[in-house]
Amino acid sequence: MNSQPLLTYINKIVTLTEEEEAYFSSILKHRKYLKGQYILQQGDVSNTNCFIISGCVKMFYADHLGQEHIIMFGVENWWASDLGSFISQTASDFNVQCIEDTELIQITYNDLQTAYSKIPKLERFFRKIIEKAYVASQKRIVRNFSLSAKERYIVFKASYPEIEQRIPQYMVASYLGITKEFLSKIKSQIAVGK
Amino acid sequence: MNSQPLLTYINKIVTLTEEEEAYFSSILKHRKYLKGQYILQQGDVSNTNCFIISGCVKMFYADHLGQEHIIMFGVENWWASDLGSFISQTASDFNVQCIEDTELIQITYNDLQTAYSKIPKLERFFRKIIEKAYVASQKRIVRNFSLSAKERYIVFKASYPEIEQRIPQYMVASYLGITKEFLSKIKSQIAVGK
DNA sequence: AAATGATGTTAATCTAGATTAACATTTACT
DNA sequence: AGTAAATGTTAATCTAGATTAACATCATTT
Repeated sequence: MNSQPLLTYINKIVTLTEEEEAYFSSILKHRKYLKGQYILQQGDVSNTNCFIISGCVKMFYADHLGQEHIIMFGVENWWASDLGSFISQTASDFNVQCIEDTELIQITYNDLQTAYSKIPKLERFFRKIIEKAYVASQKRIVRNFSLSAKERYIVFKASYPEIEQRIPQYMVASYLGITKEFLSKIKSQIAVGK
Repeated sequence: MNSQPLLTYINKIVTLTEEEEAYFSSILKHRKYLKGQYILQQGDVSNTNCFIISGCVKMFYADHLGQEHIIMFGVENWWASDLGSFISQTASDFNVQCIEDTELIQITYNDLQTAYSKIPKLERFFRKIIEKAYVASQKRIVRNFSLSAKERYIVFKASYPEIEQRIPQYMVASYLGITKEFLSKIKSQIAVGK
């Protein structure tokens, strides 16, 4: 039961005592999923907040035409939950599915609420995590507004070079909000000479 | 110095004691702006978190072509800050400008950090505020992905009927990410019979 | 009341990206 | 190794929404 990656991550932001670490570790659950398995399905309430130890997941939703839209990817040291559903304990609009075999640490909603009260530093930690997620989300809106598909692809490549290697191209297209055919066109344009 | 609207708002989420309210009130600053004035400008660090008592503001940015893109509107009982800049104390990508004469309550970054430590309930309050903002931001991304301009306009009208009355149509278009000409076309299509 | 600026409309033309469809390549399974 | 499934490419055609431009309406100031 290795919780170290998460504790290391937390201790970059707040400093937990040994007892606090021990208590917090005691409420964590470890879980392995195989490639293709769902961690969360559209319509379910997300009752655990998941931290990825290894592997890769995609968060996506299916629109009214059945089209998949990828909202985000998650790899090592990222969160793989629909925070919206987890926070408000309401049905999720999203699916979270493993793209690779994935190992993660889960914290249930109730355990986290208790932990907030026992360790106010955790409340600070999660406030900061959500602040960051919010800022990233705002930036994504801005990019989608003012950049062309080609520009968004270039930004994606620069921001997540490792992720692009690990996932099929049609998923990158979905994340960028374009078709796989058009991404293919963009790539060949870039390959020639912009 | 009327801080009641903000205190009422806070007490819907956490319960402050009288002393806590008194302390918190003591760090609030009131400020009035005239229509057209800027509360924040692109490139500045947002050093206050602003709660709107009355009036209306827009948050927007100018892209590399000088085009304005409106990210959000704020009215009574909303926040009117670039949370991203405020949180990370880095240069803002956005402007916040008054569309009407606006009265607001400001909390400085330093005062808020001190208040977090004195009153952990405030940390919880702001965690919940940001959680909500994050969820709204995610929903916005989803809508921009999967809805047509007409559908987004209909959702906007349904979600913020009061706001549409108070602002010029070209700002609605900017918020929706379309041109004013196209919004005009959409409205006449709807007026005829969809 | 005229004049100026801000806001809104209509129509013609243009373009980024979607759709369709046929084919190519890579990967995984027996 | 051989086949099926998954992934990627290319090209032709189509469309939502942008751009341009000319005009209409409304509000504010003198």
